[in-house]
This record gives sequence, structure tokens and C-alpha cells, in this order.
Amino acid sequence: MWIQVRTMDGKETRRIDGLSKLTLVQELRAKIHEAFGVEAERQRLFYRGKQMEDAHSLFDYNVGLNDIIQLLIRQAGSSQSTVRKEKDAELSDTDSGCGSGQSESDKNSNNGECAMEMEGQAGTSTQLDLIDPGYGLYKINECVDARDMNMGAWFEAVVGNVTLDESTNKTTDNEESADTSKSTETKAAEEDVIYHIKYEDYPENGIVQLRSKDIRPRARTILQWEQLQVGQVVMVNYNPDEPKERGYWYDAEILRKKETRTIKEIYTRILLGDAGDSLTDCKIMLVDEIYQIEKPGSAGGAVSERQNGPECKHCKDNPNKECKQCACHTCGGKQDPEKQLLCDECDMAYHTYCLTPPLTIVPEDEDWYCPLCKIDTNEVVLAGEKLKESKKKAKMASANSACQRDWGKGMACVGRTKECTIVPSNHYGPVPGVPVGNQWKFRVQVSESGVHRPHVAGIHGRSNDGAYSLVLAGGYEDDVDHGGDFTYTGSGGRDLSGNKRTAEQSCDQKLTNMNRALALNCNAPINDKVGADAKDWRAGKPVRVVRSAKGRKHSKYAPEEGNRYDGIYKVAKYWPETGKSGFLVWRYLLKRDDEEPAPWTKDGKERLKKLGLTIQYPEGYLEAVANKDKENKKREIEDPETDSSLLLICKRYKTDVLEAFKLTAEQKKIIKEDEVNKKLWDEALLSLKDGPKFLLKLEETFLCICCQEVVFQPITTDCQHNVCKSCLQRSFKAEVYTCPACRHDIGKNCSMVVNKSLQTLLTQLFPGYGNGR
DNA sequence: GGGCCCGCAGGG
DNA sequence: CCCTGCGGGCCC
Repeated sequence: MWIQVRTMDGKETRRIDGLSKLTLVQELRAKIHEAFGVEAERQRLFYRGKQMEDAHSLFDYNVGLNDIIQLLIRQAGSSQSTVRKEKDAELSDTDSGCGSGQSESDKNSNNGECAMEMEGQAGTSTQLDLIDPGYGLYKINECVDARDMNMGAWFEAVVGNVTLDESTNKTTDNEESADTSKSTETKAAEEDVIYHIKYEDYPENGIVQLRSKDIRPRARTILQWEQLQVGQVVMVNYNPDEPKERGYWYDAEILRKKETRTIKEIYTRILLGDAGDSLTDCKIMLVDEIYQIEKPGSAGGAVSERQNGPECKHCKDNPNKECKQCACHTCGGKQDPEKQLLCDECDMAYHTYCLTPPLTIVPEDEDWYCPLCKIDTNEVVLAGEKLKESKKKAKMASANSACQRDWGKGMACVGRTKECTIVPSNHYGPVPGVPVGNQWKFRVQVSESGVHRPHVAGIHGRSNDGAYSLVLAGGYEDDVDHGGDFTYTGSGGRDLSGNKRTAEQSCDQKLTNMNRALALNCNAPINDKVGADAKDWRAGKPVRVVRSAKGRKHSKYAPEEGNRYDGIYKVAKYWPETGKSGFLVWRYLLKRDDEEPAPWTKDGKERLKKLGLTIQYPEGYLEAVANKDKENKKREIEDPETDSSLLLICKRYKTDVLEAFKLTAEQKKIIKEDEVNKKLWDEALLSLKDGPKFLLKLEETFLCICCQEVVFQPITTDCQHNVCKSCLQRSFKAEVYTCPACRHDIGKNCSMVVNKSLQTLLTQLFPGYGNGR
């Protein structure tokens, strides 16, 4: 297996191979050391926002093939402190961030110093008058958000004092010096102003000195879902250690939005500070608590809406309303406040008499945990402790077996890296854009393409509908392959205990599950006793057929390598039979019914050449294999050619004439009718010459910016963008009346007429793609 | 070369 | 949730 490691600035990405899912993080560090020249101790590794710790494996973190791990290089001895005096702070184990419970112990502390100067001055956080010190953007007593220099997160803070940096007598530094020197007396340059702030929730940090760039007006504007745009930088709540939990407030760039009927997801790049460090692809859990970043100095007189609002969002502080959030979590009652216990974990209140069993006295212990949290304490994960095991993983074989064998290296146990969405999974017939003869090295790639979705199973179907595809891989002894027709054996009748995927036939097969599905394709009433003959075999439901190189032993039609899509077949008949094993098996006769020539015919071979089709390998596979070979040879002689010679295999040879993609006369007519999209069509049609790849271009051209799938019931805007009707309606519902693609004003009264021509075409070319939307 | 046995996906 | 499975690499 291999993965990608990328530096936080995104400037360098390198493939790390020779990995197993069982590879430990500490072993990965050694490989990263080799590839990047960064010692293990200086590496901070993040995967999906989680910091990776030595004793865990890639499997523990669910790292998949070709996934990206972020590398943050620890600067030896540099602190990003804005307080100059304090250079090279000692590595400290104390909790240096504003937040408690930080798991890393490697953060430089720059807080805690100078805690004396404004003691007592701003002791309480009740509203104090703003005092203008005469310079700087923020006034004394102003509520601001302040960055924690170690974590890069923002915390609510109050300005305690404002001073000027006396050490900046650098009047001759730059061309602006004339300006600044003139005005130092009266109006200091903003970068010379030092704000002495106090974090509201972390008084133990004392007073911290920050510069203007690390301070800003208190966030007060929550952005609605529809206002969030890709590329926008906002403030979000994120927890790098437990991404599903509430965390701290970070700046983040929105990378993508995902929205379906039931879910709303936002993925962002978390910005950690000046150095440009970031965590990419972090999913934000709290999508309805995303704040706008206020412009510097824009605070005005308003202290902050967060402070002014009711303390309890749920009952709006109504004393007559029961509330399980701010009052007793069991009964909601606000009476007997002296008998309410506060949980030290979740801060919820409980009446002593509402507990089961009820408490007669208030316990004297310092800490008290509510029943919900108390159960959880055993599962709380502390830094360095074992990763929380998901229930699913706990049940997996690998979790319970003492087997020492490494199963995690190859392509057998990797997951998909993409998914086909241009047709639904119950789609019959060819997958648009995948020509007969298309060839993939591994089954997982066939799955990704949508041609045959199951990872291992031979038949894909549904027992009350039919079968969509099957794979001929020589795994069943009763199969006979004549190319244009073949007999196929059903599944089942095997003992798969011991976590096996295949076995010998050991009992009779039944016409259920996938066997029944395949039988339903036959143009005849279903019969699970004697089977059936199709009345008109071509009228049956189409099955996509894939042949695998594994079938070579018995079939000369099997490809030399990997898996090949051979086109559409129909089930001519099926019947039960005693197989070679002596047990009953269900057998199926399939006949080819496809206009595209079969890959083994002369026509077929010519076509493959024209299309320039060669076997596809997973991204990075050939390079990984080349590297492995190199290592196996233990560097007999350093041969720089090894890589490139192998790489030649995957280079496509140029073809002189490629068979263009053919549109029907009717389709051409409809395209002409779709005048509003003329520009887009003109460009897309240029790709007709690329044959089946034309459909990929189309997919790209008519992708909805909101849902990131091919537009369904498209609305074409005046600004010539296409958006799904439902996506646009959602936007309107949130009272956002601009184009999701370019923010052009669409107008509240836009009639939202579906572009029928475009819809007709897309449904013809991507049958059923909008099902279930 | 052949037995062993894993996660992942999909259906039910 | 549980059951199923014409992969695929390890290890002998």
C-alpha cells in the first residue's frame, strides 16, 4: 500500500510506499525521514485533523490507499512569540494554550509572563467603559477575539491595556519611515501597538501581549448555510484531536460543501497561524455555528451580541419555562437551585432528588459527575492512550485474532478511492463513458468505475429486481466459456466459516439472493424448481460482463491481465443441475447482445487501438511496484532507468484516428435548442473527438456547484450557470437570491424554469443519474 | 504453488 | 444490524 504525505504549506507532496495498513506511525516516520529528510522527532503528522501518535497503525486511523497525510515540520527552538524578550522559551509540559486538555506537550509557552501589570484593573468582565488610549484600533476594555500563538485558535478576550513598543526606534527601515517617524508621537503605526489582553475563560494565563494581527473584533455574525461559499475564510469550531467533538475556534478556508436531503457537510482547511500551516479537509461538525471574521477595528460601540443575548438559547431565560439545558437536566424544573448538582464534565444541572437513585444530601466530594458522564469516563481518551475503538472495528476479525500475519499491504483489503455517481448502483446496461474492452488491474477499480460494484462477489444484483453485472473469473468449476456465450454458476452452497470468501461446494445452492437476481434477468416467469427458458432472450434485462485474467486456465477469452469489460449479455436460460462437486448448483446460459464488438474479435481489437485503450492501474501503483523491485534487488547496481522503463508501460501510445463519440440526430437537435448553454456546449462538443471521454467532459461541464454532481432538473441562470432546481430552491429558502456559482443577483422573483432540453440530454447520456434526488 | 484469511461493499 | 462473497497478498 502507499499513501501521500504533504507538507502543511502544500508545497511538497511525496508518495510513501511499501506500507501496510498495519504499519505503525513510528515506522511511517522513518519512511518520511527518508523521503523528506525530516527527523522523526520534528514531524507532526495529521490525518483528517487527527494528530497521529507513534503506537497506532494506519488502520487504526482509517488511512486508505492514496490518502493524504499532512506533515507539519516542527521548528527546532523557534517560538512564534510576538513578545520579543521571550526568545526560545523552554519546551514546556504545562498547559500553554488557552484551552485545557491539550494533548500535545510540545508547545512553547509564551503566556504566563507579565501577569502583574493590570491586576485588579479589569477583574470582572462586567461591562466597563471603553477607554481610548489615543492609538491603536482597539480600546481598553474592548471585547475582542485573540489568537493563541501556540494553537492558532481564537479565544474571547478583553483588552486590558494598550501600549507602544518602545524598542521600535527603527526609523530608517523603509521608505515609509518619513511618514511614520513624523507621526509616532501622535499616531503610532498599528504594528507598533501592543495590546495587553486577558483571555476571558482562562484567567490563569494572566495578561498576554499581542500585536494587532492577532487581535480582532469579537465575532458576532453567524453565517447561514447559503452564505457559505467555497474559498471563503471564516471562523469555525474544530477539534483537531477529536474531530467529532466540540473544539476551539479556528480560521478556516471552505474547501467544499456537501448537501443532501439529510446531511449538510462542510470541509475546510484549518489555518493554524502566520506560518501558513494548515490542516486540510477537516469536516466541520457545527455547521450552524460558523462565524464571519470581522474587519479590523470594526467593533463600533457594540460589545458583542454573544454577551448581550440570553444566557440560555433554549428557554431564552424565561423563568416560567422548563428547560433541561439550563435547569435540571432530568425534569427541566428551575426550582430548588440549592439542590441542583452541577456535573463537572458536561456542566448540566441535576436535582439531587431527580437522580436514580436520589441523593439525600449534597455530596462533599470536589468533583461530581452526572450519570451520563460517569459512564463515559472509562471511555475518555487521553493523549497517548489507546485510540477510541469504534464498535465496528472491535467486531472485526483482526481485532480479535492473534494472527501475526500482515494482511494490510496489498489491494485485497483497500477501500474505494472514488465512487461512480453518473448512474445509480441499480443501473442496467453500459456505464456511460466506459467502452467495451476497458481494462483494470484490480477488482476495486472495476468497482470504482461502476461497471461491477461488489469488491469480491461475482454477481451484483437485487433479489427482487435483477442482476446488473457479473464477473467471470474461473472460480466455479462448472463454468464453460465460448466468448459469445457462456454458462455461469450461481453463488452459495459453500462453507465460508473461518472468515473465508471462497471455498469448495459443500451443499446445494438455492435460487435466492444473487442467484434469484440473475434469474430475473431472463425473459420468462421466475421458477425456482426447474428454471426457465427465455421466450425472447434478447428481451431480457441486460447484464454487464467482466472477464478476469484468473479465468485464463479454462477460457481463452479471458484477458491476459486484470479485468476487462466485455459488454452486454442476456440470460437465455437457467436451470438447476448437479455440478461436478455432486451438489446442486444453479446454472445460467448467457448470450452476448452488444453492438460494440467483442474485444477478442478483429473489429474489437481495431477499436481498442483506435480508442487507445490500455489497462488501467491504480494511481501510483506502477511507481510503487518499481520501487519495490528496486529494493528487492538490494541496490545491486544503482539503475536510474528502472523507474522510467516500467513507466513506459503506462504511457498511452498516440493513435492517428480515434473513433469520435456519436450523438444521434435528435440529440444534436436538442443541443441546438439549448441556446442558453451554447457557449458550454460549443466547448464540450470539441471533446467529441475523444470518444468515450466526451462523457467525462460533459460530467465536468454540467457539474452543479452546490451538490458536486451532474445537475438534475437544471436551472440555467442569466449568468449562464447551471444549478439543480432543488439546490437553488434551498438557497432561496435561506433568502439568498444570488447565483451559487458567481453570486450574480438572480432576483427573488426568478421563475425557476427547468431547462428541459438540457435535462433530456443528460438523462439520455447518464440514464437514471438523478434517481433518489 | 497452494492454503489461509483479512477489510470492504453490497444486499437483506 | 447481520450476512455474503469468482480478491489478493502473505507465508509456508
